[in-house]
Amino acid sequence: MEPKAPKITDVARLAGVSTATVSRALSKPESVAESTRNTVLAAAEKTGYRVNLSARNLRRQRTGAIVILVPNIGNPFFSEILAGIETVLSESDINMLVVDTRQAHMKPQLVLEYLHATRADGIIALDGSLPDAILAVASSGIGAPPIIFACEWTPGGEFSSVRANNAHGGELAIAHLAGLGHRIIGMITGPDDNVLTHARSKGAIDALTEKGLAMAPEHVFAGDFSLDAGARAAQSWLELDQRPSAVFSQSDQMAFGFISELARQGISVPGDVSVVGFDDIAIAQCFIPALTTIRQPRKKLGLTAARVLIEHIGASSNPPIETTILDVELIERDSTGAFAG
Amino acid sequence: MEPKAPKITDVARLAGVSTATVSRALSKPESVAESTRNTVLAAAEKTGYRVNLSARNLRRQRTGAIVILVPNIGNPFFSEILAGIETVLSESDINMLVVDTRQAHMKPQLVLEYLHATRADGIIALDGSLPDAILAVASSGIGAPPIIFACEWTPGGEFSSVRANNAHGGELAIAHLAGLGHRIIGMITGPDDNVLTHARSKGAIDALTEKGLAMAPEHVFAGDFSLDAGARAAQSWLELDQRPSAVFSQSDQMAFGFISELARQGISVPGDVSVVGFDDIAIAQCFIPALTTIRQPRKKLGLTAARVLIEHIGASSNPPIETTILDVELIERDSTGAFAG
DNA sequence: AACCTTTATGTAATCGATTGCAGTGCAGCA
DNA sequence: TGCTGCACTGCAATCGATTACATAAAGGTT
Repeated sequence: MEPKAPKITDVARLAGVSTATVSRALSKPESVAESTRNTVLAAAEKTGYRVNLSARNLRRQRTGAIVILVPNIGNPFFSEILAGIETVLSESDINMLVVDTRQAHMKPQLVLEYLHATRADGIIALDGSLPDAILAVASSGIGAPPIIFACEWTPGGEFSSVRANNAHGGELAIAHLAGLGHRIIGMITGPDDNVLTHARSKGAIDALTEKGLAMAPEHVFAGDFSLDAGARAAQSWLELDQRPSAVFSQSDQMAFGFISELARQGISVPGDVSVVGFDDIAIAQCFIPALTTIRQPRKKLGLTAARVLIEHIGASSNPPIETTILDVELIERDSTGAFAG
Repeated sequence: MEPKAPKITDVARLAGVSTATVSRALSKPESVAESTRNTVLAAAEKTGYRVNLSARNLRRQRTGAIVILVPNIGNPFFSEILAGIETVLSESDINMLVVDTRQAHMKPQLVLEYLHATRADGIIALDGSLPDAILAVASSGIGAPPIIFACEWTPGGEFSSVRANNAHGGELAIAHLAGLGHRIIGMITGPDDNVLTHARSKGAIDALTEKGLAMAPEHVFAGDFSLDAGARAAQSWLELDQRPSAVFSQSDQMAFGFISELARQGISVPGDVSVVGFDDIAIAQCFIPALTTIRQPRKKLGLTAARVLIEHIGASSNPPIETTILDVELIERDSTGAFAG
């Protein structure tokens, strides 16, 4: 009447062998005689047996899961990275435990829970700005599960990371605009304390310097990667006496907000101002005008991070810190045009 | 030398009590004398003890996780729903295990793994088109964990679900367009076998009928909710002799693809054709033109689904099938205008 | 034939926390 | 004083699978 979940002893009884043999037949098939194996598999099939993961994990001293720390799950930018991670994990029978760190910045205790080995065998952090207290614990000692940063990273460089060549992206953006004849170029940045902001800004400034150009402080609009920040930058741009004829936006979202707000005020892109984005999210090619942008290999970021982490988990000793940098590329579309005097 | 993770016996020894008392002090504090409790908590703090979840789950016969079946993690539409789910779960110390079902449609076996009670205490499916074989198992019997559909649902109605009032959304879209004077109205649909497609189409057709209008078969463009599908619909629209002066796109993404492709061909929105979308994703208000659309409460969908599921998990008996329908609303922006003759 | 390998399987300890049951001590009450 | 009841706490079984070690059988060697 009560259809309880069959356990390994049920299979063993039906197959007429010991539980040890059943366990082996299922996880190390080659260590068991073929005839026995067939009997066991048939019995397992017949009973509908599934291994109890809590029991297995307890015995094996692992959790079978890795946690992904995402700054904001609602942000579509991260979803493609998650997809990449998932692709790799689904082949390794490791589960993906997604945690949003937004409220966590309020409550470091809560995130700390997730960093302990009892929760996960490893961690992928998409959030470079985790509180120091958390990082200290994460990096402390042998018991802690391996952690790897994807996309963002920590300034100190104490952790392995997989990231895009952000500085080069900044260079490409500027080189493109300068190549079109623009001399006064503005920039919409990410948050002040963000490593991506720094890297992209540095690349941009370096490229300008190399061409003998500079960027006036009032042409740098402080943003935070969001649509709103782009719209705010547009307001600032409108109020300038000397307006840049081109703007490098450090995220596509901000570029959309920027262009959209300008359009509302009758300013056209690329007619009145050229705009380069960063990320190449899906909608970029359907925006009007289609957005010229720096493509980040987001899926590959996820794939690579997951692969590296799995390797680290497998390694017996403390693996070395490993930094992987992926190439970016400029995708030229319709939001940039030649400087028109 | 080897800093092994402290276990409950370590805490017990340090506090001078039994493991039973430690366990109780931590999980049912009121069942233990105050002085003892303090001693135990101090000892736990001192050793840095964290409960081993595999052991607890094994003993308690649960997994502490629920799985979310997402058709495509990379699709930003789902991310807000995930955010809603996460918000609720983070308060319940239940983990969120995200699984992409794309490759799963190839391999039902793989998804089946996740539906078993050994993996999760419950399931939220954002994918209404799971293979029947899977659903059969999921609904079969007492051992199976509760499952609830969010956003999409199954035609048979054998499962609880939380969804938006899609039919009403279709009605609102058509009413809006008809109110602007449009008489020949087209529609870009989702996949043929999708419940959302059916509901939205039905609402649209009903609203037309009520106004004495009809929709010609050649004005129905078969899509799949993607950007590309919208672009394809634009091609079809261009080839028509009699072109609809307004189009209801069953997703914002398709609306973007549609408008973008039309723009490329010199057709303007809303000048030459009005467009209403569905979803109100973030970018809709920044698109040019800003998109008139039907807003779905995506975050609330996630919140509600998670709450209902948690309730079901808590319930001892088989809970009744429960359908929650959330309101949608029309957000009027710039992609629709009065019929101009 | 005696002995050593190799292969296949079983026995039983183990992972770490939870919890039913039993015991202890103390207060209240007749 | 003796008894009952209550509040705490401890003992030990238990969750289900894995695996080190022991055992047994079969094959090979001299």
